[in-house]
Amino acid sequence: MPEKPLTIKELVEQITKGIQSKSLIDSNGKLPSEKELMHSFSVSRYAVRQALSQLGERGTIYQTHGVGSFVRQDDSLQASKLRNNIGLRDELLDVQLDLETVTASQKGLTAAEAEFLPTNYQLAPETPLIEVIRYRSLDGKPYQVEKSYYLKSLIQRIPEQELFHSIFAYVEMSVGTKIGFIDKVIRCDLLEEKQATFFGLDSGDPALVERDDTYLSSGKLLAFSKICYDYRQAELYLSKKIY
Amino acid sequence: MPEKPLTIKELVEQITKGIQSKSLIDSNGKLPSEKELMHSFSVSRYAVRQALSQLGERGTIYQTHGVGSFVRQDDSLQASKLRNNIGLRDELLDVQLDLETVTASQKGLTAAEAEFLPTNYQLAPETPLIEVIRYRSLDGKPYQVEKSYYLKSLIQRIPEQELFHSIFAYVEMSVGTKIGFIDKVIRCDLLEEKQATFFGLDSGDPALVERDDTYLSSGKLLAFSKICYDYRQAELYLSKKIY
DNA sequence: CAGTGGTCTAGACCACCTG
DNA sequence: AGGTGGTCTAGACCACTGC
Repeated sequence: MPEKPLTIKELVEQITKGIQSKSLIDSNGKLPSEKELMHSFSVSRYAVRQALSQLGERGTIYQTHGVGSFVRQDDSLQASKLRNNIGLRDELLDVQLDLETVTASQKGLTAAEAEFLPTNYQLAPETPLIEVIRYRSLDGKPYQVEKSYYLKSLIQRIPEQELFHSIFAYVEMSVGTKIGFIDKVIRCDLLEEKQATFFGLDSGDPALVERDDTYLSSGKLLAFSKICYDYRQAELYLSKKIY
Repeated sequence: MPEKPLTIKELVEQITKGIQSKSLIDSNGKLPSEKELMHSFSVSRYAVRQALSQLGERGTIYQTHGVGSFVRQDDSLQASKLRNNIGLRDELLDVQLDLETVTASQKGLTAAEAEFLPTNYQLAPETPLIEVIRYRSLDGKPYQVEKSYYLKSLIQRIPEQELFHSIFAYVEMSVGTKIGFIDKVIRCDLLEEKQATFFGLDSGDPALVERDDTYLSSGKLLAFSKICYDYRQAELYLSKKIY
């Protein structure tokens, strides 16, 4: 009885599991060759290469021409880091985080009343938005303050309980479209009063600030946000492949 | 007489040029379909998709299923930003930067004497390194202080004049291997005396700090560095595709 | 419905590294 | 020389979007 072939997404999951359980790698962190992966998962080389390419973009593995595919990073060192604060889907599952929303509130307003606007996108002043403010702790310690604006044209209201979970996951389900890409601008700034007291710091102390613009895969802007981190705890980690 | 077909890399360049000159896009920023690109560049669909995929990773374009490929971002807004401080190859050419090295020095030492070590890599204490310190200005204003350690096993010495240009480009040429990926850790810290005076700030003021570990495409560690930015000027921009 | 991008197959040849 | 990943071809069918 022929099995239904794995999709590329499932293949990525399978390989990731095999890496985590070390069942797929040898003692040097070497993965099987593409040919072997084709046969053991019963997929085409195209599927294998797409999957390995995605794992490469994530920084999970790298491939060396004429040699093979290798796993990167010692998990022991990575475990304590915020590997990629995307906050959605599989990537967050790699590292178990205890990111808890302590306080959350929402209200409606227009773009003209927003504290900031998208970095790279023209928005009419009368555009209706939902403003969400969340105070969040990591492992019980105050960690970030997030202010986000969602386009009301895409999401009319956010159920209260969802404010304490992944809003993106809720929106993806609700509008039936996946998130396609996120533009990030990272800078360093001075803390304001409110955030400072939450972190137990003084206003004027440094803060790591991240501005995100989140787009659906259709190219439509979904939300834009500003996340302010306790600079003593926050480290943004990313891996970049060079072509 | 048949032309030699374009490589994927050349195709990426051609499409990028066509986008910049606006000769390849319509008034809505829409690119030709993959089929049309195949014919106009005389390449296979595979090559077209690889090229568009790389442009997608860079955040230059996005593709929407059933609709088409579109260019992202208004150049006008991007021009003033540090789009991606990779410091090598084509990406830096997108944005014209006047990043000038003001002071540079190098000396040899061992890993045990280094101020910091790679984030994600075990290095024997006796490993010989070259330490490079550079003070750099952007458009004439003090902008960053960089301290880098290069593995002496890969690069014996760096000619003085190269210190004022792209060291990575020199190393790539010298060892004949390309850079494969860079791990980055970004955080916010307090300025030390030396950097502070260069920026015209006080010690204890905030600083945006970037730790880079640079690997060759063979997976070998090439260098690790710490870049300290004037927080009033620096913004790190990145675009992240979600799968 | 037609046209788009997304997935997939089954090959082929090339470029690179190691023994 | 043999095995690896990198490039490439020429198809096929599916899934999605828009009219």
